[in-house]
Amino acid sequence: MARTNRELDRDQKREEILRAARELFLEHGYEGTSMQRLAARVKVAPNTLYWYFADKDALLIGVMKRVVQAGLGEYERRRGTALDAQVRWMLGLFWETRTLIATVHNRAQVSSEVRAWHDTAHRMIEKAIEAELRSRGLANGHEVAAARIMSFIAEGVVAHQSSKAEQTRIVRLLMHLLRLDVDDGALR
Amino acid sequence: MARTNRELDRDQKREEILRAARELFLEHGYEGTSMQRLAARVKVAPNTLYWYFADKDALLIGVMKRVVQAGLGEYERRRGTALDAQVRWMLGLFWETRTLIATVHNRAQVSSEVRAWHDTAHRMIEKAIEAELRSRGLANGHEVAAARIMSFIAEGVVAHQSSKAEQTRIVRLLMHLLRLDVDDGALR
DNA sequence: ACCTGAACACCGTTCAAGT
DNA sequence: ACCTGAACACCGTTCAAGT
Repeated sequence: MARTNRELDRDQKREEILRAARELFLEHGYEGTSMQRLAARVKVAPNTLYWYFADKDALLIGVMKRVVQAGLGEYERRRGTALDAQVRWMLGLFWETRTLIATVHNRAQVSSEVRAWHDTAHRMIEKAIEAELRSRGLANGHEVAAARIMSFIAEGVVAHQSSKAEQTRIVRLLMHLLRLDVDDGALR
Repeated sequence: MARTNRELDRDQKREEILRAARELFLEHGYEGTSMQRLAARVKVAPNTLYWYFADKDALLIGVMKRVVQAGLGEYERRRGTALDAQVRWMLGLFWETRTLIATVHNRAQVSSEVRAWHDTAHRMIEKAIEAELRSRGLANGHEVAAARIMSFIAEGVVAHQSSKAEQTRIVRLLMHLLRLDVDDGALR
């Protein structure tokens, strides 16, 4: 549908704010980034941010949407890569945004908007994992639970700052359990 | 060693504060409990709390220490219970304190004291799971990774508010994977 | 050693006023 | 519709002063 210049301007400004928020959230954390500071970065008065976003949580959701979208896009482009590379890439992605993941879990306790977004995002990510498992020949009727388990493990691994070595051990055991036989060398 | 009355008094007061903090944290959350409010509950001035605890994070650690201690104590008393009952009990315990678990993960990003306590507690809990796995005949050399995986899944299950039905599905699949054969009825 | 009243330096958010 | 300066109602924490 046709959008007016007004709407385009507004979208551009929103994007500019989200870009700055993403940077600051990743560098100083959500709680370490005051609306004051964000406003200064975008060169507006603090209260102007509220013209574009309902509250700070809406800003968090906006940032996370972009992060997850970018991740799923990159995943599409990597279709068909070797399993071990794929797992390592996913863990790396979670790792980069681990502080934001912890923040989302924390805010989801308080904000129903954050919780709603979190649940939807989880569903999308798990669907992708399920499809991946099926295409790899693990269609044994447990894909849904398996995908959820894998997402929990991925979150656990990054939340607990497991070392590379430990990540390898955990992933290898999981692969073994899922009978996705992978040669030890590939994951080391 | 002998403790003076002074020290006993001090310990009692500390316990009283921790008891109140535990109640308030569980009811209104960590961020939803101001030092002001806690002080009012204990009937002291807000700044008095700082005579007993370095900061709010120290209060969180104090509360969590009691929670984990109580949990491990209860676990000792339940030694030898059926596996499915044990798993369900553990998930229930995590469930009751899920908001505090999310808070610890969030604060661990910022406070090195919280992070240090968190790591120690995880180690203790995982040691218990490892011992349990061994006593159940899963000493295949992967107990350490398996215990860590189980703790991640437990955290994931409660953090994501999985339904009872889903918990059952996940636990059953995990048990199956670990070849800890358990009859389907027991977990339903 | 223990406790307090008052203040400090923030915080997210709102409001009345401008264009 | 968009933006602002100023204020509001908090927050965790500190400080000087009391006993």
